[in-house]
Amino acid sequence: MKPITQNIQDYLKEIYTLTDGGEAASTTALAARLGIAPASVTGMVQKLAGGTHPLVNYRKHQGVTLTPEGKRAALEVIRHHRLLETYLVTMLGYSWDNVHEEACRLEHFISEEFESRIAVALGNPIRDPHGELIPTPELEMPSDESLALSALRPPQKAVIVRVRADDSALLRHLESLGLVPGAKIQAVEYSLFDHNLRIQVDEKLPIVVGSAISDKIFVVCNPL
Amino acid sequence: MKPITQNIQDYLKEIYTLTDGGEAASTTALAARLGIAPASVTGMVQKLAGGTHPLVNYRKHQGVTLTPEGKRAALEVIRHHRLLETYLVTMLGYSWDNVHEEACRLEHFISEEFESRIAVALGNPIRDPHGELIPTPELEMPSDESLALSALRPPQKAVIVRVRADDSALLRHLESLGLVPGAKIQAVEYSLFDHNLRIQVDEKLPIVVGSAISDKIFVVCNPL
DNA sequence: AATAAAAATTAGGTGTGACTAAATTATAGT
DNA sequence: ACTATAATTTAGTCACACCTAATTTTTATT
Ligand SMILES: [Mn+2]
Ligand SMILES: [Mn+2]
Ligand SMILES: [Mn+2]
Ligand SMILES: [Mn+2]
Repeated sequence: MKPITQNIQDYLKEIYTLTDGGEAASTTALAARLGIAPASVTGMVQKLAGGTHPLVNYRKHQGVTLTPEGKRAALEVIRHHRLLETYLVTMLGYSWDNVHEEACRLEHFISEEFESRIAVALGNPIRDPHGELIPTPELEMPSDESLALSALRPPQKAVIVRVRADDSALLRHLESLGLVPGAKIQAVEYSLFDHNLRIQVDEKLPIVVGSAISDKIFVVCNPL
Repeated sequence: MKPITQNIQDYLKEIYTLTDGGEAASTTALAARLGIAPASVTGMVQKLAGGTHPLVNYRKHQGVTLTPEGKRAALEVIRHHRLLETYLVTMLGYSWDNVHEEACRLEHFISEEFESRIAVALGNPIRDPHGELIPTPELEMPSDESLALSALRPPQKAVIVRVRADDSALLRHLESLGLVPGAKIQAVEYSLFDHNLRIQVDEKLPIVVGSAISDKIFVVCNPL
């Protein structure tokens, strides 16, 4: 029962997101996400894969995946992160482009009591300010049937539920375009060549977005 | 400009409280407060006293005091701690005997923005839930003219402004006796021999407190 | 002033988590 | 199949902040 340090939590969190698509996470990808040298990742990953209750599965040159134990630990931190972001925006007036850093620090240090109290204060929310799903107290990740805005075709209509971005500048840009969770979208025109999509946001004048943006926005077509 | 780590912050905070009475803090006293070995303290203190901008003044066998730089850093952490305790109690429903640990962890990781936002949300409070003074945003410690309850003599009257205790069990005990900030006290009887003081709290039936308790409670005699 | 006790420091060592440089293994193009 | 490139691992270091054991310095007692 060795302790799960802040560092290890950050590793697990990144492994979780990198393996979300089903594939093992490569050393290099992890190193890039964590901002450290690949060699350092190899060393840490070997440690995490050892012992009696390994947090990750790892075979040389084959990449890393989470064990059930590791996944639980990752979801715990992700729940902290997303609840914190929600709390900072809703209760303390942070802007949505400014919460990530604060949440990423505090997520490692709040107690279960703190987690539970802010969850109650917020009414046990399911999504954070960016629409990311918040794992339940039992650490289940809710399922999400949204699709990328880039898959929308005229004349489909949809509602934004999620924006996948941590970057401040991008978030501010999206907000200025009205591309925030809850916004109503209608696809107006699609260009096969550059994958640009012309959309109408909340019945305003149409705007054109490239795939760098439309890949990061997720919508549901027939919301209840 | 080497970074002030969490560990260093805890050292500075303890040195601040130990040197509050004017005397230098001894290695042993610091070690006891921090729960580490005296030899470790010596090592750290030597480091803190070195470099171009030392955080402490230190001469072998003479104890430690804070430099102006070190004092600033200590007050910054103390402000964080006390604002956090106040926020946890006022906004999140923590009980006053349960906030210390959470605040002592988070104090090292909140940003200046977080500090400022909770201060505003609380209306820039001057005292934390135990009545401890909160350093100003400019890191000045307000002055406190309170005196120990143990110095009160019949038939003096006073109001509790501060309770000096981090220990949960003691705090719960004090609360059960009504000995909380704001309570009105009248000294009824004093025993020279065992220093017991019989007091009336908020016009209830008198109780007797020993000096272990009355030394930790601070009052003002003529509140405005 | 001598000496016993207490306080503080030095010496040597540990685990964590990073680094760089060098070596190895895998992948892709010809 | 061969080879160049890219990905990954190994080897060797380092800073941090702690530890125990041994030594030195201070202080208190007689
Ligand atoms: Mn985030
Ligand atoms: Mn983090
Ligand atoms: Mn406290
Ligand atoms: Mn602390």
